[in-house]
Amino acid sequence: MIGRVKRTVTIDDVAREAKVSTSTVSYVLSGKRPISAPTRKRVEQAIAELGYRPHAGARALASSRTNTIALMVPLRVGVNVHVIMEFVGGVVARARDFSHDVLLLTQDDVSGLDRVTSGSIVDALVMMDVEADDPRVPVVAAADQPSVLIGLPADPEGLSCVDLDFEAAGRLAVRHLAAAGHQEIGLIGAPPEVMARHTSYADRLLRGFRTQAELAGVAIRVEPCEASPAGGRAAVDRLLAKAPGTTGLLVHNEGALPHVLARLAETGRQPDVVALCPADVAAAQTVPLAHIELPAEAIGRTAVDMVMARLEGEVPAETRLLAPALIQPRPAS
Amino acid sequence: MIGRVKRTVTIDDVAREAKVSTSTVSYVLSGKRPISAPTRKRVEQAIAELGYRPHAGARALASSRTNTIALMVPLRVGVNVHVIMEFVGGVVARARDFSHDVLLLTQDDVSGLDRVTSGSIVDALVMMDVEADDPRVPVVAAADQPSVLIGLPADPEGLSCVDLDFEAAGRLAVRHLAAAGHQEIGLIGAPPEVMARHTSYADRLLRGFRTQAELAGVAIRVEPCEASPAGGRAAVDRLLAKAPGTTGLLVHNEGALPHVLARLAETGRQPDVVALCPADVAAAQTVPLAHIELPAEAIGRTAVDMVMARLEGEVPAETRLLAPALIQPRPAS
DNA sequence: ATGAAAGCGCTAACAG
DNA sequence: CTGTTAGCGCTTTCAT
Repeated sequence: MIGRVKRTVTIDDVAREAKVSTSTVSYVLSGKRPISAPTRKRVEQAIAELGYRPHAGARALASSRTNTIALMVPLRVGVNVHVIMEFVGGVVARARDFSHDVLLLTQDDVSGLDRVTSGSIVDALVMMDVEADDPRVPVVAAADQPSVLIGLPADPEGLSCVDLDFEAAGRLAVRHLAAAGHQEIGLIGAPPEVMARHTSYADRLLRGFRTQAELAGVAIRVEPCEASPAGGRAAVDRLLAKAPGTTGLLVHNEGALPHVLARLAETGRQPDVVALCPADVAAAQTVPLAHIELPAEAIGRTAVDMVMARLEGEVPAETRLLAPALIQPRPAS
Repeated sequence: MIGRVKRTVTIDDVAREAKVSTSTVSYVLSGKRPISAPTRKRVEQAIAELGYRPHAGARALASSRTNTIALMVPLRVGVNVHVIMEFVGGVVARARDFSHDVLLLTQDDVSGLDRVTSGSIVDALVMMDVEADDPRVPVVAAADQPSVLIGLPADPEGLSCVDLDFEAAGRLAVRHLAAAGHQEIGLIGAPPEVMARHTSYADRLLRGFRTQAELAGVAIRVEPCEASPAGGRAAVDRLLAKAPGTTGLLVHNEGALPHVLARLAETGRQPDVVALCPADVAAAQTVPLAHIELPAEAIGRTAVDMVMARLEGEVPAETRLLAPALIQPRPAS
């Protein structure tokens, strides 16, 4: 013990301590070949005793696997802060299940894509908030490692995609409201910029909403909405001014939702409201609220599952659209 | 061109193409020794032509630097979603300025700390939302790489810390309200769980608030507050029930803020309100609002600056508490 | 079931 | 100012 200098423990130290070869240690770690029980036991003991940790870089160099996936997140603060957090949580948790870490990239960091698609930095990539005609898509499609997109670009170019089926959600909302007898319904949706960017989900929701409204023969009115208290109130006022007969409403704007509800209450109108949001956001409102669930965490987990599947075997790219579900509020007690 | 197989281009390929040695290529990349202009030019051209990207793992192995920092984030959805996002944005942006990437760790992932403090995975660690008596602090303090904490543990154990000076913020709020003539003031603060955990910032804010109130001779009432619409309303009601004479209020709860304001308006009382929150959150409210700014992004950037400084030279650990500033709303036009 | 040894791609002495 | 070369710590053939 005297004079022992603290040095990083390597696989060779472990091998020496366990009186086996380095390759044996490597194999008990990876499980890639059978090891006799006693040998395994000795190795494991040595590892524990020495507190051995494989060196990530060395591993990456030798195996060309980094055990890291990149996650590109829209870090600009916007409508969906809450949704984004849930989503990220899902990704990180699931990645850990596959012994992978998560490297955080921001949406606007274009050079991040280059760095990451160069190969040596991560094994795979998950990209949030894809727009209909997203310039990042071709870049990612040309990369070596598997990627999955959250959202649905116009042309996925052979990439995997996951998302809530927003189009079906739009239809579902209209069906629900029409069935309740409403003849004029409204949509209070994403902020104008998001609409203008043709962010995939906003477009798809709108399409479903329109299609079904036509089918059901109900009149609709669509209002973009800033994700602020004032924005929510203003959107309500605009909507009611232009379409005073509105009696049913779909709200897809987490940030504005409480204020939309508050403003509606003030006006004395009590239209039938359906929100499109995570369950806990719906539950947090002051009034019981029908909502179509936005399963952000589940989408995150699924994204990782898909990307891992592609990493393992030669599964083809696929698009998964999760079916929306409308949840009625629990009857007031 | 015929039969050319796509292989990763290495530093040797670049060296060959530029007719120099590998070390020269390495040195033009790192700038760690002088290179003649023509040589540098040839190398840079070769790099561009071949689309060369250094292999991160190889680099890490040879240099024992990963160019990655870990960021431990409270991913549970809570009061501060907005604040967290800003903070993370600051960290990622500043890290890029130092050519570093960010590895995302979640607060509850204890094994993540082990993995990361083992050394080979990241160069440094930034940890958010530190509690007064945080079990992670000793672990991190014992690690090899530099770390900085957001928050202020009871015993920093030689670690660097950054945060808003919440204690000063508490005092500032009281001074401001007392100067405006209020004799009874209230604090609507963090959710009960956060208070109970003794999350560093909540404790410090409270301490400053109490101290200054005593000094100024004003009566105070403190209410924890759930970060939901209902929670905000309930907190207002509780506060006014117990201390009906309250005419000044400090609100430190981003999620509940709009609903606190709404409820106050409903009750017809118009107490003087100061919010503790990021500037844009204050600006997003329906009414002009005095606020003490929570410079989340700046704190994030500072954290990275500090950790990088420690990575470079042998600077000692330090604690930086950013002075709070109270911003008056712009007079209504 | 286990070992020996050849790299993986890069950095940083050491030598001019 | 530039080149040679010995590792960094691990995985993975190829032997046995």
